[in-house]
Amino acid sequence: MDKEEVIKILKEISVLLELKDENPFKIRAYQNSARSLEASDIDFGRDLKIDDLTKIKGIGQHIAESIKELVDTGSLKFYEDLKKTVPPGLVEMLAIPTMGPKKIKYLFDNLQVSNTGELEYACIENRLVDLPNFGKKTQENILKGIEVLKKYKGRYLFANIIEEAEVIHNKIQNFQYVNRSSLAGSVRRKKEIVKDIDIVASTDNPDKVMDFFTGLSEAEDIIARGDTKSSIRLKSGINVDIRSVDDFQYPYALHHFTGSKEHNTAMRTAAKKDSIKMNEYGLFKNGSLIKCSDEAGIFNFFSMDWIPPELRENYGEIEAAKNKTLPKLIEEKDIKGMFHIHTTHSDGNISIEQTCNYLQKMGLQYAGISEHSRTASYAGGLKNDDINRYLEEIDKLNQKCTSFKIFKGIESDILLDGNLDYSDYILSKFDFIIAAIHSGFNLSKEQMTDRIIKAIENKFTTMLAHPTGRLLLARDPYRVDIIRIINAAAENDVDIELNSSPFRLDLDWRMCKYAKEKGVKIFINPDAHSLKNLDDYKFGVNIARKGWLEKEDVPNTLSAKEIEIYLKNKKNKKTK
DNA sequence: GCCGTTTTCGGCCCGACTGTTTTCAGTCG
Repeated sequence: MDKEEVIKILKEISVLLELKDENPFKIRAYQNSARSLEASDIDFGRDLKIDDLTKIKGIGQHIAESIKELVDTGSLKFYEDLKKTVPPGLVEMLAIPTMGPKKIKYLFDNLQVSNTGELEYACIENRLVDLPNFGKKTQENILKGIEVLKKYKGRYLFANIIEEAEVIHNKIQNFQYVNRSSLAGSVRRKKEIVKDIDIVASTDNPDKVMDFFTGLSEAEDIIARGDTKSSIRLKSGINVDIRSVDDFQYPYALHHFTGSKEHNTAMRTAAKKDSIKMNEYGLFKNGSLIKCSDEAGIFNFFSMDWIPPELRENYGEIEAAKNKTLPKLIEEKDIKGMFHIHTTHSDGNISIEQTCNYLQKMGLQYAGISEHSRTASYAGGLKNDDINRYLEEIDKLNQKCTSFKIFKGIESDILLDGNLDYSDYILSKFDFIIAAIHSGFNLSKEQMTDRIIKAIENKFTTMLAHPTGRLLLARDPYRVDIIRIINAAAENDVDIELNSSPFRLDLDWRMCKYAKEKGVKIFINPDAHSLKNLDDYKFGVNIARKGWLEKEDVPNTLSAKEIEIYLKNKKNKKTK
């Protein structure tokens, strides 16, 4: 058994123990051990020693033995026995917002509610209202939570499916009877959430391609098997659809199945004005095909520049392509450094030095470290007394290494009244300040907007973090007037982050274009808590591209020297 | 269950928020 699986099981044990209302410190011990293991570089190869495991802080004798048992035998008796005592439906219920282990256990013990369906029914029957510590409001909130869960079912985070999508597409691409092929649909458009994976392939032998596709080892289930169109379901639950066409039809089919529906409709409407019929099989004038050898040929026929798939959302791209005013979209290689990184000073699991080494290896020039602030005590936020030690470490590292620059930052919580949670004196010590909401999500839209604008007006604020607080497929954005926020950012020379965590991708791409028009700069930030998170900037770049952003709109495409001046100027201008 | 030590026990992060209460329980981050 490999390290990832062991970590997963340790986490699962902690969840099961929670549902059994075990000693909270024992539960935390399992959580901590999983986390320590994630952070450590211990080799699970051959000859894993218990002594090596117990050297890791957070792993003691007992858990070390459990890990050893898992690695050596592939299973753990304690875990297997534990699983038998907790119905799987209880674990599933943890996904419902407002439902935690205590409520789940109480309802199981007293109402024999053992899964989400039974819970929903019990709520509808009003069986929760009279239980101690429950009531009308609690019951309503549970029902609402179940609704949210249902709403998001069958939708997947781009980041969670892209690797699998590419693996399957590569197999298709390399299949001997396939000429040209591509991922299409929302995956090709780099949408943050997708419902399925679309593939378009050209072939002289569709039958062979359909057989090959439905016979893929990744196929958990065959949903449909037709002459030119088939569909399979993967283990993750997501469907993959394939469409095969003749090679001369490939450009039209690729365009058609890339979409979006809105983009296609607008394209067809424009075509119809010129008496052209447009569908997945071609462009037709008076019934005869207008030949295009690739997608660019189609756009060219309409005197348009080729539109990158990310822009095909009918957000003005067709007009811009006609006017030759499409943006030159930002690319991954344009990124020169990263901000919004957490390290072991707060809740990250990497040291500042590790982070910088990693980024330097990626070819980047600088890092902006930003720990949580004192209000975020759950995340080990820095108390006033911690700050000098943190800043001194960065100074030392900067002295030691002159080829890589570290900027000193803090992710300062925006309090309920809109103030940041440090004094001006402390805030002035940093190179940059990221203002962020981490609590008090339930204000009215006006209160929340006013609160954030007050933080934007703070002379020390450099940029606003994750402006809507959404967690994709899990938590709706808080109520906030994002237009007013962007306007306030423009007026106060405050930048906005595009948080690149695949769970956030916040600022939303639909708003990036507006921010750009207002002259607001957008930082592409990983919000990293581990080395792996640092790679998430790629998802941010995808979304920035969807939001029409160019290199010039993103400050962290500047060189180390340039960004140093950029930050200094901003600070001096605002705090003078 | 882990850790550290005044070493075989005692402490382990906690504040905001909601909804339930009338001082507290549970969730969230």
